Amino acid sequence: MDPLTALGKFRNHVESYISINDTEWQALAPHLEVSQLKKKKNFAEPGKICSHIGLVVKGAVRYFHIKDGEEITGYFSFENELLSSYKSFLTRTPGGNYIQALEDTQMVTLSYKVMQQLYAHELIGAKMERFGRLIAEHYLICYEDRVTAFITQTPEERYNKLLETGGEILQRIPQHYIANFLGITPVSLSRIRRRIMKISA
Amino acid sequence: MDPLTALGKFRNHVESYISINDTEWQALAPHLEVSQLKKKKNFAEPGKICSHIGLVVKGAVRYFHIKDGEEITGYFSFENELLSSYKSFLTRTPGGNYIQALEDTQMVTLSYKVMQQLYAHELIGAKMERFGRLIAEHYLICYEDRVTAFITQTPEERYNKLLETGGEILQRIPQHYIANFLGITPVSLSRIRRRIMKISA
DNA sequence: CCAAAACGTTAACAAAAGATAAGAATTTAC
DNA sequence: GTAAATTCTTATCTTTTGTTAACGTTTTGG
Repeated sequence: MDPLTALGKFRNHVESYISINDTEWQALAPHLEVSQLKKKKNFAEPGKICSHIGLVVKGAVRYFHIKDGEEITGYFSFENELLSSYKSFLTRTPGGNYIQALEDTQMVTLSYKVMQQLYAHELIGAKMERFGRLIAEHYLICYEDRVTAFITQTPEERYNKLLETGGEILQRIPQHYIANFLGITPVSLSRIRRRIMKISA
Repeated sequence: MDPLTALGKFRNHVESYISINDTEWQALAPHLEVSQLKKKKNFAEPGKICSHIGLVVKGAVRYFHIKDGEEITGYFSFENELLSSYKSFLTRTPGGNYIQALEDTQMVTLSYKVMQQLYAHELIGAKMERFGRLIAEHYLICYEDRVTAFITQTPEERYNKLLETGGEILQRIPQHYIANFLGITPVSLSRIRRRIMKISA
């Protein structure tokens, strides 16, 4: 995708939260970087500070931890979704997980430093603050829902819910990653699938 | 606690995120309400929109869902912590959980409407936006950590972690609520405790 | 002060999940 | 195009958790 189209996607994403005019966009756009991440390459790594936040404009990435030598996948970002090791990015502390491209991925990114400059920017600072707030609130709600699911639902119920609403995850993500995402092992998910098959058959 | 002291606690809380001067405080303070919530009374209920966000200045509250007639406790707020059914408050949609006072509780609260007015306020709007962003980011990180714990740790590991860092929860919360909070049943937590006792003994 | 409710532990059993390994099908990489 | 790696399923066995119920202790509420 050509960089201008990529930037256009970023603008669309911003405008899904706040309205900005062309003048404001002109103030913002020069601070954005369009970059590529080849499949299997890392956007973030444990022990390193995640210096950028970004929007996936093409491709997909996977978030995972390593525990006892095993990868445990916790999340994904697809087209038109944000990517960042949020805690590391916001607190300027080393992160605990990898973010890795599942496919060749194109992103529009912003460094922490630039983000702070934008917050302090005379023309668009206020709008950026609002955008930052709305983004954080959006992901806060996503996480709240996810914690609620862990507290109130069994793994089988979480999988059934994913079958209803999962969309892209079910289409594009290998099953053993989905298992981790649900908080169980791949073997366990395979058994859950068989149980469901038998019931609906 | 007298209302002025309660308001002072709110100001301190705001100032742990942003700095405000007396003029700005004068613009903010009149919009705040100080209120009481008797033990076992609800601050929020499922099916109702959570119209207020607040700071606990004294006491404690418990968040819980009801599933199959059983209460499942998901969270707590203590002194100097926010309380709100965040998703319901932010999206203006009916919530899914109760928020109930564990003890007689005093709060400083703000309605959604007032919150939006403050964001649009000429003098302090920008600071409130920033405050709102930082709050959301703070709780986003809390939830991110909690999801990570569900994905990467066993219930026993989560309990051991809580023993190290839990603080107030361990002192003030009945064990069967803690069990729900960890994502397990009270019976299971009791067994985990016995296992740990045997090892450390 | 007393009865009722709440709380934590334990036991017994059933259900589910984790660990490990094997095997088949598919995909990837050179 | 072929060997290697990945993916999913299945089986076996172990461990953990859920469920239900009982019991003693503590707390709560009139």
